Amino acid sequence: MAAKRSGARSKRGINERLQPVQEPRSEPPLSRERIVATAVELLDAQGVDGLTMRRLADRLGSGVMSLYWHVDNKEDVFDLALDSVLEYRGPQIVKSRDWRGEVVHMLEDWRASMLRHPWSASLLPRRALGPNILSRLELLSKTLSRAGVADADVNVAIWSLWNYVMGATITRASFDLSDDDRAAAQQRLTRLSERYPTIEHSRLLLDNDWGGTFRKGLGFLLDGLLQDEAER
Amino acid sequence: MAAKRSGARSKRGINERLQPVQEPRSEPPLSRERIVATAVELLDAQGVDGLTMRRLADRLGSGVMSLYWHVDNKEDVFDLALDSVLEYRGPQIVKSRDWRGEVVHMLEDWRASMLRHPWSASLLPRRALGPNILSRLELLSKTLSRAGVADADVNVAIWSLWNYVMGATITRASFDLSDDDRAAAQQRLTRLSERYPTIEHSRLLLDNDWGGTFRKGLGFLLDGLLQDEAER
DNA sequence: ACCTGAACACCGTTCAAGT
DNA sequence: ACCTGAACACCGTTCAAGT
Repeated sequence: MAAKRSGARSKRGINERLQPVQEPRSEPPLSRERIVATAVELLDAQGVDGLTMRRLADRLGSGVMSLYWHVDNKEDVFDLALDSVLEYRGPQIVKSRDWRGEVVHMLEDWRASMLRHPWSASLLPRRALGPNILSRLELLSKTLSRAGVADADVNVAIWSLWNYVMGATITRASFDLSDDDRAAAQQRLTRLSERYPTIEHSRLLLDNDWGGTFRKGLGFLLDGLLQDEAER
Repeated sequence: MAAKRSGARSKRGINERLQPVQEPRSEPPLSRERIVATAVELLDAQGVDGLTMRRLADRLGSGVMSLYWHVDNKEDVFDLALDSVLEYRGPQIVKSRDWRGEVVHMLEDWRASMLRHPWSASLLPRRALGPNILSRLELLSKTLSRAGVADADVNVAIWSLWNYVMGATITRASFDLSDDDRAAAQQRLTRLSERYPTIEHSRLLLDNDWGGTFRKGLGFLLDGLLQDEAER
């Protein structure tokens, strides 16, 4: 970790008049925050393969190697960008007793956060879990516990929900990136309709009510989790 | 696509005696099959980042650019390697009426196939769907249909199961790769136990009965799907 | 039909050096 | 404390050429 929050911005109001044309062009000093924010911009614009230390430095108006003062390496940039995008802004304490509604809300928010940055979903499973991710897990865990899910089952429930949300979001994000590919795939499928009659007929690959499918499937999963608890 | 199946191997028996020492050292000619098989070896050994056109050519004893005669580009190699690893060897026709058992078996086999090649799971969602993948989807779809799942619900069911299996397998594969990281993560978590008391207490990150967790979660999901069908 | 080496435009990161 | 350029050991792929 490096020092954060230089006080640079605080005197901006004073000398605004003295360097009116030049000042806005000169870059603020490098900082962890600026690097991470710019990395997110770059990832949003160009995808995972588009993030390059050189390009990142370019956008920041600095030399490449300057980044390494604030950041360990490229992996580190990924970890930081990912966690920064997963900050949870919802209520940190669950007051209502509608545990199911709370869980659905948390998971839909999670999915939405990741879809706002389509590179994030596929990155998440292989990166270290940052504080924002842990907070989400903590809140989910707490909600399930308070709802009366047995201690022995909480972990299974969390992992099941995690798996479902990750799978759904990763799938959604990657199918979304390539509309042409999807059309091409369905065409190929239609050409081979004798080999894959069922999925050709159900138009599996053309189904694009992603939100609805996500919600319904999550409903099934929660039905299963809830039913199990009710039975004992 | 390039030509396949050169007849090279058929005359091997005849001249085995004439070049006994040299022959086994000389490489067989390049072919799509050899390239794909070697790519899988390389991926198994070195992971996704370890697959390099140059390294692949090295292993094959050829020049780098020779690969490009048989294969479009690196993306193509990924697609082919992935699909080759997902061939389904189980029965192609479902005879038993235990649809739930069949579905569980197909999905556990799918998971096992991917875990045998840990790079495959994280690759699958963003790659084109090859014939072996489509076959698995077709069979799954057929089984759900025969089991009486309404046409309107089959796609939701398939995607839910797909999402769950992908999420579970990707998570498992990536957590497995970094045992040190997992220990470090739990340590960091313990240090921060006031901030994340619930997941620290449940030892979420240390739970490593992956198979059992997968099976239980899948059970919950199928409970949900089955219950819904029984109700209408 | 199949294979090749040179060359191009890139990468991430080390290192020794600047202020 | 913070930033830098040169250099190293890599990449994927184009191209013109060989057999």
